Amino acid sequence: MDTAWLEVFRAVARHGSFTAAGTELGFTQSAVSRQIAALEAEFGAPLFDRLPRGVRLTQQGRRALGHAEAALDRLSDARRDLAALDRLAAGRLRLGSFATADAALVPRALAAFAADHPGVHVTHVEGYSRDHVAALAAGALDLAVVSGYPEQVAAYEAVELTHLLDDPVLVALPAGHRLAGGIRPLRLADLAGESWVAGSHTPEETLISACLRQGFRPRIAYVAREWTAKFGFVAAGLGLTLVPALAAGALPRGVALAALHPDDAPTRTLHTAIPRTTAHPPSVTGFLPYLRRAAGEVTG
Amino acid sequence: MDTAWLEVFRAVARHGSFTAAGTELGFTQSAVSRQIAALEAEFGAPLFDRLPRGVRLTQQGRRALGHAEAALDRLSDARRDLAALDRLAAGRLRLGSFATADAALVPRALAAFAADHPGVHVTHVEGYSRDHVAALAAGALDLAVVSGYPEQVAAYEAVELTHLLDDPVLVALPAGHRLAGGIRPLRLADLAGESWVAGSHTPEETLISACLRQGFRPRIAYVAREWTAKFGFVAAGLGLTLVPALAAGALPRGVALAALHPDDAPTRTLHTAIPRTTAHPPSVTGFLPYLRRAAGEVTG
DNA sequence: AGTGAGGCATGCGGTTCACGCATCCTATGC
DNA sequence: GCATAGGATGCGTGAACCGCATGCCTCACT
Repeated sequence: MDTAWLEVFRAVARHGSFTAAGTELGFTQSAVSRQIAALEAEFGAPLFDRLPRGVRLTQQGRRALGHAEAALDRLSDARRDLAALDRLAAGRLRLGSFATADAALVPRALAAFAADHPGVHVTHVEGYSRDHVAALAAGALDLAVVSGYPEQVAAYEAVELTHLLDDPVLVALPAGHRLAGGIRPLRLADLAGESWVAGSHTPEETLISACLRQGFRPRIAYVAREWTAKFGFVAAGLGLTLVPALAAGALPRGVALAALHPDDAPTRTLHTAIPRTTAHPPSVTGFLPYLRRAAGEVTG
Repeated sequence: MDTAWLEVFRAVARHGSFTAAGTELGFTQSAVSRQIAALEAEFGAPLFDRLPRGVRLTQQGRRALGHAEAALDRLSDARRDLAALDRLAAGRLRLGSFATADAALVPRALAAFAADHPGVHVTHVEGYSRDHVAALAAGALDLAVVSGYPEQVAAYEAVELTHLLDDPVLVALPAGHRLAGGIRPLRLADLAGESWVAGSHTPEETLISACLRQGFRPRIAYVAREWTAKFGFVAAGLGLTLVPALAAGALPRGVALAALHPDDAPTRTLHTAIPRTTAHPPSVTGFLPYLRRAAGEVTG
């Protein structure tokens, strides 16, 4: 059964005439006659009484018409719903990102997106980039913001990556420190004698491992997990720490930042990641510009 | 858009595979692939992600599926509804008949029909046969029980008539009357000197006009409209009256009936009448046997 | 790492089907 | 009585759909 038949049915019922319905829909009277005949065969009942002038719904036709119109309405509802997805007036966005991206970048993008497209239902999961890549491949996420050093990023083959921004490593040091306020990037080697604040006593697991690559073992005087805590130690003049630029958004008084020479610490890169093979919902393509804009604001 | 596409859509969503859906519905995988592609073009959105093994609904596909299933449900509802009409589990019957038929024939048929088919909504209009014939032609009635003498019946060209029964005219006379209880049919001429009970003082308008055709002007002593009233006068021995057999169902004590010679009063015939050109709802064809059965009971 | 299998996409040929055109039939109304 | 309106239908054509065969990709197993 062709849905065009149902539209013809509706038009004939409205006009009470095959000819008029055909004119409205761009069919000949002949085509309308045959489509109605086909529909009557399909339903196994006459839908119209053929009168000398025009036609009139039979009892069966009146019953069938209600259902036919409801079915057509449902199909146009479907079209409207899909159009709403395209307009971002509805839909779903399952977003994943890692902790540092959630310091400013992702919330900022989400806030702007949600303000512009309140109909889209956004869910967000914070986690490790590697897990998110797997979730994308499994269809559990629509989009993720991932990060990594070049060799890690290269391993994310299951997803399609688009570069978002670079996230250089900065040195956080007490505002009164002798190296604070300098213009030239610092070399790690110049900081060999300093005390350090790190996330772990073993530098291998942290950003501070960059010091090892520069040939000295940093003296880790204080261990703290959260950035606010680390900044507290630094502000008190107790040590230095390394911090990704993205995490350095809300810097407390008493802490200064200094750039690091590019050779001393590899710059981590951020990317948007989407499943490689599957179609992307409109919410994904719609959200990407917001992410890019937020990236510009955060780095600018 | 073919509704078969929607069924394929539903089957694919259920199986997660074009091949499996095709097997279920008797299509090849190739046909399924193309039907889904056609549906995706129709909706302007991808409905399935193509995975290495099988397919999975996209966000748009999940939305569209609900509507597609609802539309299909509505169409099968239509089929079920029309089948219910055929089974007389639902529907409408607009019946017309004349007063004498409502004395026993029509109520009896209606009662039996309503008991067997409580789902059919029956409406009934009492009125003149000529008006009912017009109502049938105008589509305001589905079925009528009409009556008339041969020349009247011949004028009912707008409808299709089926003979139901004959309704001969009887003479109602007091139980103690000299002619009561006879075996041979009476001749009207034998009653020339009697007093009569009629519906009007002018015999031309009533059954009594048969007397005029037999060459005498009856003496109308009492006028009464209702049959019960007429029977009252007859039972009291005040006169005779002519009565159609159908109206003589509940005869009070004191009144006797006598057959009339066929030549003296033309026998009125009863017919079912349906519109000539239009299709008849199942309720009409379903009701006819009940009418015929009631006719057999009333006359037998 | 190679190979086989599962699964969707697609070119090709044949058949069906739905359309428009023209015509016929019926009933109406002047 | 004839013109008109409106639905039904035979005929020819073109589009669309189907099945078959094949191609391509991914995964699993050896």
